Amino acid sequence: MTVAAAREPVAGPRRITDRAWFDRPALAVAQDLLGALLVHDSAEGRVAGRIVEVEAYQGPEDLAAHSSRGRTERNAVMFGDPGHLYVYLVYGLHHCANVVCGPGLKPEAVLLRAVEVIEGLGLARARRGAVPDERLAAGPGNLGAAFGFDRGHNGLDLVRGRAWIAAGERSARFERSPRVGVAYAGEWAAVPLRFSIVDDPFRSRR
DNA sequence: GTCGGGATCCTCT
DNA sequence: GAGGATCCCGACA
Repeated sequence: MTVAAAREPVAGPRRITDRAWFDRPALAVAQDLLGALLVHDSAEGRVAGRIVEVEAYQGPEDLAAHSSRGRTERNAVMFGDPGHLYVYLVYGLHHCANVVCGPGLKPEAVLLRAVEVIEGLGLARARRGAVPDERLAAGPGNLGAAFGFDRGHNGLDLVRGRAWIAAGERSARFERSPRVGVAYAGEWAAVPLRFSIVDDPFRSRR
């Protein structure tokens, strides 16, 4: 896929309707999400884009994962069926969106960290204010704002709901690095579970 | 009921 | 590079 083709408006993207696609370990889902399309249809319109950066959170043993401290009211969605959206508020300001995966009911998830917005640019710009397009959805908080996600979207079904994933052409060139902001997680903080497309200008900073 | 801290981001120095 | 914004969650008393 050329860069020019990647920036064409989304014309009939094929939604992932097979829940088994999500019913896999976060490690596998995270890599397949790179290059895939994230779409959110709201009353205001559609925003869609190509996923360029994610982080995998691996079930209850991963001390960086919310599920590591057991099921709570906040993280209950992580313990439910794969293929749902887990949205939570961080630092009292930003909404982070995760794709709940499996296998089975294993509470794993993939944090969506950066997207290249390719449809609904006007709406995304209106939600984000005056920032360069490269930063519209760079970073999980910015991504949540650009796509209009808030806690009302927590638990949304990606297979049947108004937000969904369309499989894209998986990038052959991606890199792994440690996750951001999880220094409290001991040895898990150093595990390279962050995946991003090499040299993509739409990735988050750092 | 109280309190500490957080899967962030932006501005200012 | 440092610090502030802002509020929900969860632990603990």
